[in-house]
Amino acid sequence: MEPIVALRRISFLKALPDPVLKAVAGSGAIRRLQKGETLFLEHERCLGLVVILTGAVRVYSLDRRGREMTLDRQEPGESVLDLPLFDGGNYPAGAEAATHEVSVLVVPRQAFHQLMEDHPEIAAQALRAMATRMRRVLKMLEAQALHTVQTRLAAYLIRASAGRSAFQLEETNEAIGSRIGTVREVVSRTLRSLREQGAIELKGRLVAVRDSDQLNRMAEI
Amino acid sequence: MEPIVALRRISFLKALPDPVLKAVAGSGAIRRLQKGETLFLEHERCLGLVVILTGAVRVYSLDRRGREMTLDRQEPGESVLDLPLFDGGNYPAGAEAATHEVSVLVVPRQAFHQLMEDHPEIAAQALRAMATRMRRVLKMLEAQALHTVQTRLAAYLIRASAGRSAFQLEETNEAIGSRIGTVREVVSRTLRSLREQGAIELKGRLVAVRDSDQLNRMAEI
DNA sequence: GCCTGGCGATGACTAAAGTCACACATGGAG
DNA sequence: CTCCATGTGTGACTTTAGTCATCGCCAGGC
Repeated sequence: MEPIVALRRISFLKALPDPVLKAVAGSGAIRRLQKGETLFLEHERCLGLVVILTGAVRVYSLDRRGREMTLDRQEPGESVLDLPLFDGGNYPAGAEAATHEVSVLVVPRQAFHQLMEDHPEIAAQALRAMATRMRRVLKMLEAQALHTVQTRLAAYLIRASAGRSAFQLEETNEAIGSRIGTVREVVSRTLRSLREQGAIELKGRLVAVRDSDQLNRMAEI
Repeated sequence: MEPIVALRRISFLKALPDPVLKAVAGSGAIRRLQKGETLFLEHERCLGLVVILTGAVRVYSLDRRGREMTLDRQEPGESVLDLPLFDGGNYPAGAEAATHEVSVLVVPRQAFHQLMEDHPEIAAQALRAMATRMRRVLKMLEAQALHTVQTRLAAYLIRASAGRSAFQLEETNEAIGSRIGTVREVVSRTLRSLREQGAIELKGRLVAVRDSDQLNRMAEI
């Protein structure tokens, strides 16, 4: 994706006129990463505005003992963990390339802050985006604190299905576990249990929703 | 606390001139609640800007089976779950009076949005506040997903101690459990276990930090 | 064609947390 | 003073989740 196209998809920048976006793109540098390569670590100083051009980036929280949880995943046209841009702190989590051939546009902090000063309407848009993201994180917290693995996995499957009645699991069990706060073995077992209860059918990585009411009930939606 | 004083303590309003704040206070209504009374429920339409004048309010997430988790607690001079003001959605969680004699100032949505239009600098300040709150919620999520009850309780005690070497537990075990995502029995047992491991001393509700290094290590800070 | 590494499945076991039941303390309200 | 509501402590047990160890499959690289 071209830098200018990516910038036009950022919710809090899309309203800006093209020449301005062009200037922003020009003030940024492009960085390429291989799969698994670190974009930044927790506690590091904010790089600036990071926008995905190609590939995907995974934001994760790392535990002392090595377990980790995936907090978010960004695709082309999305910005990566931009919260430190707005409160001046360091990164609250790490990020790494989730696919091969990741490229990101990095607009330095200075340039971004200048942009915000010149265009105060950015703040209102960014606020809206941040509020929406906060809703997602609150839901994750609620699920983690109050729901079982089965419930969280059912909710994951519903999201992954995107309304289709059958679909491929795009992530490995390891990755799914990291998203819903458990480990690969438990994902494997819980998928089987969902099948045994008649909520889904499984053929390798292909999931067919057999009883979507039941799945919804399990997900506590 | 007087409405005007409370408003002056809201991070994204404090920069506004006094006459403006006075007008805002005038456009709001005061609502009083008894302990346990509901201020609003999840999914309800946003009341407007809610600012605590006296007492405290607890924001909580409720599970189908009745278990709940405390997400946040606001004291006088703080606003309550103001995120729907910024993205136009409904409440993502409920809130209730956490003490006797709670009074809040409710500034209608309309009036608040007018205020934001008239004073665009509010958005940037609110954005900063929201980013900071997001950090807290991310930490809670990380703790819930990756840390044990012992670790979360140790972290709770460190926060509650506020640097003092001995302090009273202000909340019941039930309330502590709700904050760290567990139940009262487990809080009770885990407190005992912390004592047995020599990290703290316990005399009723009085906690003395005996080995703060150990407590810090337990809290994974 | 055959290694090899990554991934999935699964049994066996352990650990952590939640539930249930009940006893005990304490501090108002009447 | 007594009663009752509220809160704490704890044993016994169940459930849920995590860990460890294997095994088998399959696709890509040599």
